[in-house]
Amino acid sequence: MSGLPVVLCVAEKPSLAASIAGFLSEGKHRSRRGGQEVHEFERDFNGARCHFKVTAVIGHVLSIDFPAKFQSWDLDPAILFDAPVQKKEATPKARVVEHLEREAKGASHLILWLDCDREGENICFEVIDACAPVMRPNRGDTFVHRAKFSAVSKESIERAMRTLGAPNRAEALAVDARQELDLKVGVAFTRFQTRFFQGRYSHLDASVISYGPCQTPTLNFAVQRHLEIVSHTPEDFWSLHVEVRSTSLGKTLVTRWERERVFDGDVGEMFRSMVAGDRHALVESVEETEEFKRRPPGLNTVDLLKAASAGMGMGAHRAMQVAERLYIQGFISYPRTESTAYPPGFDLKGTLKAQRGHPDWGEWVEELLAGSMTKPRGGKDEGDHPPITPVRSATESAVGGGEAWRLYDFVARHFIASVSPDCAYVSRRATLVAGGERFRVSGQTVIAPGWTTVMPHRAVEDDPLGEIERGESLPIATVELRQGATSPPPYLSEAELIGLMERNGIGTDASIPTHINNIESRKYVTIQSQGGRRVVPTDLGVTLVQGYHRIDPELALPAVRSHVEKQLDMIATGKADHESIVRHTLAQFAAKFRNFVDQIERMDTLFEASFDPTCSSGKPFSKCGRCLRYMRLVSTRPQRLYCPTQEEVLELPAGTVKLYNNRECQLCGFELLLYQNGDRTYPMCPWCFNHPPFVGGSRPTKGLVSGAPHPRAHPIVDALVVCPCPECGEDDKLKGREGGWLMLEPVGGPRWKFVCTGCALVVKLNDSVHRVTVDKLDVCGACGARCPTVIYHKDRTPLAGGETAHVACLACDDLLNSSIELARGRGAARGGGRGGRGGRGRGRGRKPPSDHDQKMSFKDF
DNA sequence: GCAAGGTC
Repeated sequence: MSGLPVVLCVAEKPSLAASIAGFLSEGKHRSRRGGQEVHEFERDFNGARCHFKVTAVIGHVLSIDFPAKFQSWDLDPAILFDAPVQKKEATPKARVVEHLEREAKGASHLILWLDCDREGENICFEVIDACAPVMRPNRGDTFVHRAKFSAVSKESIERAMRTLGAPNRAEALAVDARQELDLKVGVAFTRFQTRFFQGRYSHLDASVISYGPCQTPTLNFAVQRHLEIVSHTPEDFWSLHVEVRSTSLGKTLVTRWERERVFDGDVGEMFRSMVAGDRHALVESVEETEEFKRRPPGLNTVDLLKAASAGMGMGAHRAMQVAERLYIQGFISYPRTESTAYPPGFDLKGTLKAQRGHPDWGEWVEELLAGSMTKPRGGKDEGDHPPITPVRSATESAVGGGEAWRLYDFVARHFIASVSPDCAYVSRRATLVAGGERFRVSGQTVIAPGWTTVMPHRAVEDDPLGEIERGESLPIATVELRQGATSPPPYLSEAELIGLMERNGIGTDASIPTHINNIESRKYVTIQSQGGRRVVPTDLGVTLVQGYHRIDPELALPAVRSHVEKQLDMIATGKADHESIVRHTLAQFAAKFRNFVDQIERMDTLFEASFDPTCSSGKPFSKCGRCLRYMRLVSTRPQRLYCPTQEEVLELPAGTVKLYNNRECQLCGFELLLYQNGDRTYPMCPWCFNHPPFVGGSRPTKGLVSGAPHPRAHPIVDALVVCPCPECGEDDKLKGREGGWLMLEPVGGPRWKFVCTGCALVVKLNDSVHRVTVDKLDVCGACGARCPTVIYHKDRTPLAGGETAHVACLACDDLLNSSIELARGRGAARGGGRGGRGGRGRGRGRKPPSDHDQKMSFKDF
């Protein structure tokens, strides 16, 4: 090390760190990788020579969540509003905190180069929290500095260095507040809705029925359009179609009726006969004006996404992925920006020069460079990133063709268009009179196509009206009264939806695609790839939104977001303190939540109208312990039992569930089932599985249950248990948990086996065994385990004298051990399991049984 | 299994 004081600079993303280092060092930095890339150089700071290190985080360092004890879906979601929240590393894999600590160690100064928006301000404090404790600033020094930059340019970065300030705590706190509100509101409503509706309706195949302050209003837009469409009643209308002949032009002109249309057929007919009574139309006036079609301003994210969706058939989410890749590969500039105005000092000419010689638009670029290049028009500079531009010239094959090319092609053409002259044309319009009615004809002549040269799909059509004089009389060729009917608007296009979200402040440029993707993947809408990506809500989507409108419309309206934003603005501007705003707003949402829970039936009745209640589907299966009637097995996932009389839904673990010979649970009287997991079968009580009678008992879990559905304490398990599992029994006991037990598999022969309640261990008995039973009273004198009674086949018995009955300990008896094989069963250690007990056989210094069946005895353990 | 916001 140089021994100079160290100045650590931290940017929001690696690419920005590289740019900043380049500007501050005039390109003379060295780069090394250590977690994230670090760029180093020497430079004066505060009047002293310093060693600069410039590195980056990857967006937020931390994210917010509930502590572990609030993660259970069995809790009443209402308590979440008062629950504590904690910050933890957002992407633990990236080890950003560790990286920051290492680079900050001993540093004298920290300069924060996070993006200059609220989120960036919040990340500042995340970075400070990681760095400050390990830094070694000079006594009395202000050592944390905030760099404020409005563009990634040398000027702006140098200016930021000269005007360093302090990070804005108020803005950061506003973000903390948003995070807490979004988390609590979103998770509380989502858990409640999901638990309430899940299992109630058979064709409702949704694993999660989510609510969110952005996703739900997004869905609302799509549903409102749907309602407009379905409530539309067509109305008949009539319109006059008149064509006149222009002798001077030698062609027929199609006119437009000034009234456009009337909604009464008799009136339409009256107009028709009036016009038809005239043989000529008189040219009342002719107007000619020069018009301009303005060049587009710079391209921001939202406009790029709209164009991709509407013009390229590429979804917003997909477009963002493709743009991201083009950016990483250096073809286009940073694709996440709100700005449509180029910042002062932006190198427009250099950017344009890079496109010189391009086979598709190089010629036009030359023309611009030769003098016709025009200053970009208007737009807004949000101070985040410049508009999206091409960075270097590339051909279709260079960017990899397909979607990447279509996007690059658009970005390049859009940029070139933004510095091209406007398109100029002459518009000529004439008004004709016939039968007292006015009709119009128009045409236009392009003078200079300007920017539309590179964006031909937006060109003005060259369609001259030709010579037509005021006072001229044109013969009428045809007069027709056409009948039509009003039609509903089409479904919302994704591009329109993006526009609505932007205008209503739902999401950000970076998150809008995620929200749209969200409502699609949750099956609230489908997006039709044919016909311009129309967003069509599903029954589920419509039902949810209608439900919110019945109970509390605000839940689905964009106002939810803007109300919260207003509260946050108060924090950000220091007009109110974080604490009280959060408390106040949470109280409002908690009240909304209680009201929602109270009135959920109003949404439920809507669900009933669209979905089959579970009670009307499924086949009669096993007996309910309370009404003694048959419950129905609903096999659409998630698999469950439904008792029509008790209106109770009992969840079942994923896997095969069978009947267990009419046996009943001693605890609750429900008919017992067999639960098959891979090649192991366990007894199961559907009631006890959902309402565990013991502390630490099983809970319904999604997916596979990795061991037995019940602990040993349940009588149906206890009756079959013989000894602790040699694989997981003892170990877990040492950890203070109930270990696994070997139990006789309840399905019987001819392939008798013992299975572990906790892991995948299977103890198979060979084919000399005819029958096995377990009796609580037969206890091994040596180890205290229960001794199963094994009955051998007469002709295959290993017992002396042809004896067939053998009561012996599975753990201690050598003879019995000669008739077994240990194996690890299939289908274990998947799906999370319960308490992490399943299939933990590895890495403990003993040789575990292999996946293949293998002769091995208990002595091997 | 849950939100929304950064960014890869």
